[in-house]
Amino acid sequence: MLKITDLEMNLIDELRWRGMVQDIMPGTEEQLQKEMTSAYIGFDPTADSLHIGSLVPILLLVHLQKAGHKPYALVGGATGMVGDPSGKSEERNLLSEDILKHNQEGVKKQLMQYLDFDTSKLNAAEMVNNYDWFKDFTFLNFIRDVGKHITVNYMMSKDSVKKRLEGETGMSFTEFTYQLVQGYDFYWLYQNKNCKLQMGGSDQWGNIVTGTELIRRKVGGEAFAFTCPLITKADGGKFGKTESGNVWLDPVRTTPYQFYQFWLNASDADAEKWIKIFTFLSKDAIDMLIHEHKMNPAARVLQKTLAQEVTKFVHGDAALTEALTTTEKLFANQSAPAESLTIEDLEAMEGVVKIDFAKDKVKEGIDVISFLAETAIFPSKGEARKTVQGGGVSINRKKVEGIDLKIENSLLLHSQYLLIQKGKKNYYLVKVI
RNA sequence: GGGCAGAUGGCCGAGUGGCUAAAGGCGACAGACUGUAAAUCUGUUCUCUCACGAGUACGGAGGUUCGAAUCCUUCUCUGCCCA
Repeated sequence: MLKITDLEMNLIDELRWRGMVQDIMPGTEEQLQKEMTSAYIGFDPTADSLHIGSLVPILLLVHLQKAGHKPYALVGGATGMVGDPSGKSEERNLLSEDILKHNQEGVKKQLMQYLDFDTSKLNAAEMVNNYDWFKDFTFLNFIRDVGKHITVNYMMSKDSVKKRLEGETGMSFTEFTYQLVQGYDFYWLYQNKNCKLQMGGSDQWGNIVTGTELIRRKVGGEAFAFTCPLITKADGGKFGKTESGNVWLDPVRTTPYQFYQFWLNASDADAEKWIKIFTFLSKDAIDMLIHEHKMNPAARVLQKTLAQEVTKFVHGDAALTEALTTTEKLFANQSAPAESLTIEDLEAMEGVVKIDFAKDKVKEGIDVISFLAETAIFPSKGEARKTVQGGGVSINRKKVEGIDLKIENSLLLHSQYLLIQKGKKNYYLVKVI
């Protein structure tokens, strides 16, 4: 494993070479040089777990803290009730209060893991919830105290608003108001926590600037901002999606093995960009890895290092080791017959989807299609049949040649297991009991 | 309040009475190639079914017709214009 950078770099320079600075407000760098600065990023509780899209803002806060500044993680209990129109082409559905509350707790718990909340430190991280200052703020007071300072003309010139006004879906007053709500967050933190900087994804730029504007007009204060580019894939696809959906930070939703696999499967172009953003490796270390990778791309050092570093950061050493072990078992000797895997090997495959199946059915023999459907590896017999006919299923590393195959005792590994592959990369371990 | 335009499969978008489970594109999944990349090529892509087939579907409801995504009525929603 490579050493973490110990270079004492200025935060913005550090983030710049990593490709993590998109827009920056004049004076931000000077402010960060001048004194310990409090900065915040908001996380909307749209689900009870964060996914890897939120990893970038988390990393921004971590970098900030490493550079000696004080991070605030804001959970959007209030903003989550409104819905951010940024980057959305359509009106969002409102979440119920119960769900929001539940989600806030989940998100909070996860954020706790990544930042240093040790209160004995001067720059200890803090968690705030904007619901706390919005819950007793009446509508009338809001439009008098906040709305009065910002013109509609100003609000309409924002990209997120403009796009929707030009588009054909329109926009509700609720979402239109969002930037004021978020803007007020910044103002509140500025006034109460001396928070002078807001960061976020580049889609947040408009909202953030409304905040600095509000601070300027209401109290003549100066606040700063910078944003990080949104993560993209070289092929234009959505970042953070796999066949099975979102990649979550919650190990129950996305196991560390699956998490590791996600990063390992990055394309060359993406790996080069992502390793700068998602790991703390130094510039020298990364340059070396990139060079090494170009010499011998087949070794995929970039992907491997990236996957290891991020998995370690998110799930810890133990989980990384398990992910590596499982990966090794499944992919290292792909040509080796499945019979060469020991019972221990099979049992130790943490993170692979494990399924129990009734012994009797195998004893009597069951056709593959029913088997694949009943184990829920495929949602229906129709799907199973289509994929099998297309050559997309292997059992014990042998391609299933036709739909007339019978699953029976003779196929079992160690008279108990079946290793099923859907496609090349999706493994399922079926245990007969 | 008045006028106009529109609503089609995950998305975009064609289709204006039977040949339409609905062209084409994108996305997604799978195969070949490879490095568990990328690019490319091939197949699949409403649901259920071993299959023959069955069911559901072109914003909602009703109607015309042997037969409707396509025609009529009405409702809902969206956009644009006028007040």
